Amino acid sequence: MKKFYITTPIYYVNDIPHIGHAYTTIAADMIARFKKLDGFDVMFLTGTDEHGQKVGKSAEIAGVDPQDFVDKVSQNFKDLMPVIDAQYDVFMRTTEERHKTATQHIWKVLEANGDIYLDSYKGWYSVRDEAFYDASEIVDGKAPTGAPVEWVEEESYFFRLSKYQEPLLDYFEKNPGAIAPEGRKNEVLSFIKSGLRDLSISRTTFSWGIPVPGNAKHIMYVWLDALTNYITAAGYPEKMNFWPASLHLVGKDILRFHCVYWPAFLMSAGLPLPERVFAHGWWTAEGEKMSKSLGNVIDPVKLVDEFGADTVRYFMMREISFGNDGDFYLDNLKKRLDSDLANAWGNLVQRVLAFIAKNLDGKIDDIPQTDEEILKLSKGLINTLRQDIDSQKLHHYLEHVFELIYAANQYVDAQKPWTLRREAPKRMMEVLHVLLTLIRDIAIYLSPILTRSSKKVLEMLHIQGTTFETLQEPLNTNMTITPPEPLFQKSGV
RNA sequence: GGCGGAAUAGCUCAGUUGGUCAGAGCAGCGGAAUCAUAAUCCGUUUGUCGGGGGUUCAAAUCCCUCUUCCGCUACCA
Repeated sequence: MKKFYITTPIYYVNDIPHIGHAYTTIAADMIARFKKLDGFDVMFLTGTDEHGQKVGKSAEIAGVDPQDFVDKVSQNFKDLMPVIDAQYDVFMRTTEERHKTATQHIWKVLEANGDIYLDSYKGWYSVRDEAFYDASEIVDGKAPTGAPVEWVEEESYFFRLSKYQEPLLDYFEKNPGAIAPEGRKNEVLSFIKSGLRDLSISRTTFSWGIPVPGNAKHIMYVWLDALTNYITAAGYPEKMNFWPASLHLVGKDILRFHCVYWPAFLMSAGLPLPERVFAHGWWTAEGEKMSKSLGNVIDPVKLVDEFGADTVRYFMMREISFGNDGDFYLDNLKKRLDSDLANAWGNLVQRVLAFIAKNLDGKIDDIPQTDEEILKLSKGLINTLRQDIDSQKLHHYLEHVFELIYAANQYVDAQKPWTLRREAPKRMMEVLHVLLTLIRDIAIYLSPILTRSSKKVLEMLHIQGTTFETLQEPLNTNMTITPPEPLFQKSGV
């Protein structure tokens, strides 16, 4: 069985779950569900990143033990998953013992390969900005932000990132699909070409992290720790079942860590590189940047409470080109709900099932279907959808499914089963048979994103345990359609 | 500053390698139908494809330039 390993980033627990986390997770979930339906052996990984100075400090401020602190905040992220109906296979936490083992192991491998050395990190540091500045950035003894800086020297382990500049460029040239979208790849390449410096990969100023093997005074750099989770979950350092990853889904802000540092670490460790890293964009809210101070941060839990997981999932995947930034307008979500979900799709199901339930006691005959054209359209759609998923054109995926929905509504209007009922009952049966088949197919196509309502539709047709293979099977007509309930409640905007 | 990207109908945006590419959805308007959550279907208006210049038989699509906006330009994650 072909394997497919997809990941979200592990979410930094110092944040509360917001719409951005939900977005990445929903996208990954949609792809993972599609691949499962398509017969792949899938592992969908998500989790939490729990080490680092900020987390340590937050625990201190809260006056609790760091481990107790992260247990609690990690749970916030885990709790989000069922809310947005994300069906992960593994929820990885970087404070798990197996992860410490894996991370310390990879450290030793990098060290054994001569890529780690002890030196000292020197630079101008601003406590206020929590950042180092290059000498060239210092103006009149101050940071570009105007903050005071001080000269700091700290003992640190370094990773020979500079050694991997050419190998990385080579690799990305030979694997043009390894970073997407194209624009993001260019950013990465220009970053690498501008020259890679060795990377400081340990800290001594705080202790909440994984100790460096053989020198417990040092804590590992959080990104080395965090990135390693992708192989921990796959079984590292034991034999790995799901490596390399098929797809790392990331936000555009953490591209460099995934496309420069991570591949370099893997090269050094002698491990294969992930097949593809895809960076998506960010949401703004009603035209403005989301921020705590503006108070316009969108809470996914509240959103789902009001509109349901299906609508939220659909909206986020449909509204913007995956990879671009997008604006979150609540009015647009309502329009999508009303015009796409309720009017086009929900009403298609409603008008057909209600007709059968009302006029035919819910029974249809198994009449051979001669309307090849529209059925072919439906069967052939799977190929288009595979391409959409593999290129992460998730918005196209939904557009393509809706084209079939529109075609099905056109078919209803053109065939007029309500007229056929009086004039050609046999033909009416055939048309209804075609329509139920189309509805089944569409529900299957939508099931990676409209997880709940698709299931409801399939239940109305008395179909269980579908995969994409079901599409090729004839519809079972030996059943009774009961009077349907509307699939979606309109917002009425 | 350097590198890169974007500017297309009222709104949100599609437009691979230059030749039905001037499009879709939503909104608007007109009509049909009445199975259905007044849900559907058909038809239809608006565009100097950011400005200017160039290459070409042919450019939204390539080149130059200008304007505006955005991203990246390493050690918080």
